[in-house]
Amino acid sequence: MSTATIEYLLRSLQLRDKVSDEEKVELVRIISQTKIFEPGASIVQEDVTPTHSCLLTEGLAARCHYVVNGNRQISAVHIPGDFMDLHNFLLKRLDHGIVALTRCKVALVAHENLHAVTEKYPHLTRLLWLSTAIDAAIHRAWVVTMGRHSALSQLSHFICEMYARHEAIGLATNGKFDFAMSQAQLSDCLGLSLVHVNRNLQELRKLGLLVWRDQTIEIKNWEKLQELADFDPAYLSFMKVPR
Amino acid sequence: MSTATIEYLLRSLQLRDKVSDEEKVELVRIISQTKIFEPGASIVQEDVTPTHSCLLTEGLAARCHYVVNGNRQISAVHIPGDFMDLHNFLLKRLDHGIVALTRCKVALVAHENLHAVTEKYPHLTRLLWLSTAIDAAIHRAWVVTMGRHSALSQLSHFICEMYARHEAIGLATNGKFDFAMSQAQLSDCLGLSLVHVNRNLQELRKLGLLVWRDQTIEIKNWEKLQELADFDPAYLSFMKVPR
DNA sequence: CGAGGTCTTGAAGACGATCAACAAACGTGG
DNA sequence: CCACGTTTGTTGATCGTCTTCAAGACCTCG
Repeated sequence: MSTATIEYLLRSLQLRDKVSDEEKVELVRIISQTKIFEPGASIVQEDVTPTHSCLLTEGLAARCHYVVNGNRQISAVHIPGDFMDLHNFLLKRLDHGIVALTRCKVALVAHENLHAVTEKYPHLTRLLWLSTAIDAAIHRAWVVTMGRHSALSQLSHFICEMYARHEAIGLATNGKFDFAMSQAQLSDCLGLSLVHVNRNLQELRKLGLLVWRDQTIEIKNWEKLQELADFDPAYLSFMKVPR
Repeated sequence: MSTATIEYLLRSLQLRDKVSDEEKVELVRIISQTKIFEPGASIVQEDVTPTHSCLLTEGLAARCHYVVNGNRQISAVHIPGDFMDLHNFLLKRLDHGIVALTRCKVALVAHENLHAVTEKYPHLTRLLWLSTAIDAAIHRAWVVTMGRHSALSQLSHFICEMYARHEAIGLATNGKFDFAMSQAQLSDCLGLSLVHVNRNLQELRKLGLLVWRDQTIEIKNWEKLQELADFDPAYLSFMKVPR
């Protein structure tokens, strides 16, 4: 496996702490294979006991939960560099599936290799643990916006989060980034109806805060969007500190 | 520090994996002191860089997020045995505060001690990592109920979760457990208005599913409550597996 | 060209929020 | 011991946000 596979993961980790050469080698070494998934394909199935965890290297993926009435709720969106189901290494059983929202390239890491990392590389272990802790912080931010923000504010917060995360790993600059998510998928992230999401998006456009077309988002007024969203990127832990 | 301090933590960990005697000794050893907090007191302040993490040994606590309009959202509820802000050992900076909902007894663990654990005890490290992964799974369950469940179903799910977690550590039996949370605090957990929570609680009572008075919940019809909530305890990882 | 996905718009209705008031329980201090 | 303020639980009425249902426009792709 080449170092290109872990490029975005490295960027993500190096935002938060130093990664030694030895650790980089180890990260490459533990990858057993890479796979491509077409849009809509299931990357990780629900209710199975997985033997591998998945690192997303290209594309957009989501954690999907299906509820009784046929609706679904997305609990997390993953972008390149995200170790999407690292937590399954510990949980052993999945409470949700992971679905490719766009064409995805995924690197597989066997749980036995992760086990070996935790035995031999304490610092690297803490970095991986950190990445699951950041996932949890993102979950909490979603709970807060779902519980106490208006639909417009929640939508704005989601877009701010997506921009901040893309920018952090170099996939967004000058307020602009590729984001190939449909409004239906977006409504499943927000827990809102498709119609309501559509109208709130129009509201954001009417306010002149952003342009979203051709699967590209261009934020026109970051300050106002951030204010509307009550967005503070602190929870994403973008600071280089020994961990 | 005595072993009684980590009694509930041990029960919680031992539900999921074996804990060796050496690990038990280490868990006791890393506690530097215990503290009492009165109801409403701030156990961990927002926006500070903490040097310790907190293990809850008695009482009920919550992670609180305050939003612009003065409302607050609770993103997690902690019961005895929960290592409440273990994630702060890695995140270094807090995106939320922890508040005592009732009188709480808390054990403090210095981050340097946690660091030492990760250097010397890989298996214990995985167990601690697991407990933060379960926290994240609970967050996801909240996102799902907030997004795609009715208020009645969401409320039912919350009660199911609280019962399951209390029962797991021996603080609930026969459908009955102490739960000293006010309806106002409950509404902050669910992201609903106090009035609406009150009416949905009455609905649950009218359906004969539970009795909640004198800070005690007695579930009268677990099957129906669970069905109404679409509750599946799998996400709480109650299974003893080597991790 | 037709099929299917995506985005958009309109209208109706439901669910939950807000405002307001009151009752009950509790602890405190006079 | 009662008076008092405070917290908690309850009820009614009104309002607004968001959902649902339905239909049409636009696009891409076979």
